[in-house]
Amino acid sequence: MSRPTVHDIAKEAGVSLATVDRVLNARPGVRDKTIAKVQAAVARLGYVRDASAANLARQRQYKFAFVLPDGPSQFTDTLKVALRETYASQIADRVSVKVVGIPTHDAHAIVRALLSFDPKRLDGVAIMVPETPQVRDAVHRLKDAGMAVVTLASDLPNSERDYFIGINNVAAGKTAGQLMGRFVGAQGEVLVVTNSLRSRDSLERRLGFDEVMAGDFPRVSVLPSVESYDDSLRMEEIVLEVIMRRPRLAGVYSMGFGNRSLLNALRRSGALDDLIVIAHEITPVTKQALVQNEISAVITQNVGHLVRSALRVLRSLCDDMPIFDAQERIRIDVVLRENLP
Amino acid sequence: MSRPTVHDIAKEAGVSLATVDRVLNARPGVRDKTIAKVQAAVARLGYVRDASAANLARQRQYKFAFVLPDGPSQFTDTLKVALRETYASQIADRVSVKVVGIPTHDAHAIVRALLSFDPKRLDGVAIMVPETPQVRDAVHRLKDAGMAVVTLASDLPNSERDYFIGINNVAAGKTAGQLMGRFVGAQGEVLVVTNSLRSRDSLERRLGFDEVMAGDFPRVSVLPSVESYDDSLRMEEIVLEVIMRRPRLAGVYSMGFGNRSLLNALRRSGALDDLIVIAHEITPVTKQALVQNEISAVITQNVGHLVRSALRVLRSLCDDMPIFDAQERIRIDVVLRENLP
DNA sequence: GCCGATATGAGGTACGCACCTCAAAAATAG
DNA sequence: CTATTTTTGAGGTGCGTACCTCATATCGGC
Repeated sequence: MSRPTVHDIAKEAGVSLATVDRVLNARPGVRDKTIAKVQAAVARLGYVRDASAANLARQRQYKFAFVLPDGPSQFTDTLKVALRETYASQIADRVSVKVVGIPTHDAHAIVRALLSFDPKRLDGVAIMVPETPQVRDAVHRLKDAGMAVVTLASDLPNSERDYFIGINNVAAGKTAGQLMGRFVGAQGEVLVVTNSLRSRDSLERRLGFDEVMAGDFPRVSVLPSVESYDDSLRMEEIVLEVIMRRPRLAGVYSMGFGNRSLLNALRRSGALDDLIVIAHEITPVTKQALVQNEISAVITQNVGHLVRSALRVLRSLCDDMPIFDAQERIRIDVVLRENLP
Repeated sequence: MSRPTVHDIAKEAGVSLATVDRVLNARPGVRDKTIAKVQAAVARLGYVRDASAANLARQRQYKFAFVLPDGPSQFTDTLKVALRETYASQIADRVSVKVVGIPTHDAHAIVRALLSFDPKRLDGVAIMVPETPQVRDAVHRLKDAGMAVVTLASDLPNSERDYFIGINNVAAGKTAGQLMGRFVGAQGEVLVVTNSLRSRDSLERRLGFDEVMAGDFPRVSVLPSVESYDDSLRMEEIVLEVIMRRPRLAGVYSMGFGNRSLLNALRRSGALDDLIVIAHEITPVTKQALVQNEISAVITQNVGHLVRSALRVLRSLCDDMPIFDAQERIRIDVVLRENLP
């Protein structure tokens, strides 16, 4: 016996096709009693809407945009690659995706980009942008215009975004802390570097990291964060200085971007062999450093999942369908040299 | 501009719809020159077949079976749960899945189950079975009957299976080794337990584990494997005995099933607090043990991915479509208390 | 039991593609 | 050149659903 169709439901429920259609698509003008009859028939026959036929008939074209930082970031590069790859398989699924690059540091440009979206020509956006009042306001306006908005990798709490796709950065920091504590061993000092603590991700990671270090490894002391502000020269200088001044330095935790310059500095310092380095995000740079035993562990998130999850959620939002949080929870991956993807 | 359809291709190529159809579906009776014309038009317009419409018209129904061990295994339980969850979304996608339980230790029963499949009523199978000559032979016959066959979690090399869905167990063992070595610290002894070294997974994991331990942590010595043969009493006895006799014991690596009885034994021994325990597969038991700090790390694979990947591959095999290996590569997940999913 | 309002039925078209038939055109062989 | 084979065109039908129109049936209030 093959799958039941709407016709079977109509027959089973003793109503017409039109009524079944009204019930299934939640159109008005059906008595509660009739709705119940149809739903009972659906349950009895185990009817499941044929997604292929529905999509075909519906002629739905989901139009989404991804707003990503423009700069030379390895992470966003891999994200864009994942996006392109996913797109190739999604094109058969009636979704079209546009990627919009934005200059991270120019809040006005970001807002301009967001507000340039025509709600008529776009169903939803996934954005990865720094948290500023202006951006929150722009999100508000997008929502008002009826667009679905999800934040990607970096959240905008207190904004009206519909959903956040990304890892729990506190937990990621804790994971890094646990590994750092165990890898460093008895005692020592740990340096924490990041682009900027003004970014929410870094702040949360630092929070988690500190909590675990203080709780589980009290004999390892964590130095104040060093911020590079995307300035690789500045980063190298500071790192070299710290290494010179801190003979007990046993580990370095890199919470954000700029792993390339960090590694350059460490290599030049000659102290790399004795340091436990833990970084975030698998990129060509961190991958190579893992292989060469320069980095001990990388905490990362699967950008493919990130992209697919964002697309799924955007679609659900457009269709007013429920979102299965469990499926959209992005996992915190721990990558050692041995389990490199 | 929306997506081009077959009509657009026909117009662009200057041929009829029927000819486009013949080319797209590789039907005979078209001159090479005409085929080239159509393909050029496809390339020019960027035509992509609408999978929804195609499946609808084709009236395709994929029928697959999953052959899984019957016994009370936490891992296969989670696998079955994942399968059920995925099933709900797949039924809308014209695939139906049947789960067949088999007694792991009865090779004949396994073969009987495999050979009972009617090639007319089944398009493909995903199997998770121990490696025996009889099973390999059964796979051979299934392939002869035209079925797609993929191995799940546990591979059958040298058989004619089309594809293996699972992790690289040597790499998984290496990952466990790296963590064990670093967590144990300076020196000590490590116990390795498993159900049976006759299972390929365990053998491969042990191989990887030993390689890393010998290479990177020569001062930690790894004891010979203890096999429980699914006998929890036996397992508990042996483990207790080893703990008594080996005061330098610093870690336990559990390569397979039976984590529940292992943990029971360790708890009873009172030595759990001083031991680094690393196990495989996230299950309710290992999860709880992680939370309670009894296990330090779990090496696992995402069963949801396993199932979805198997279904994707089976479909691709049935449709003679290419398989994107990168997408099907199951990652080796490292789970600490801090990054529990 | 009549009214207006609401609910339901009957039937149609369209979506993009697969697959079919039959006739006509073109290429090839003799 | 004709006879034969091969290639192409024209057109149709159906897959399961969405969405539309318009006529008819049923309901609730009086």
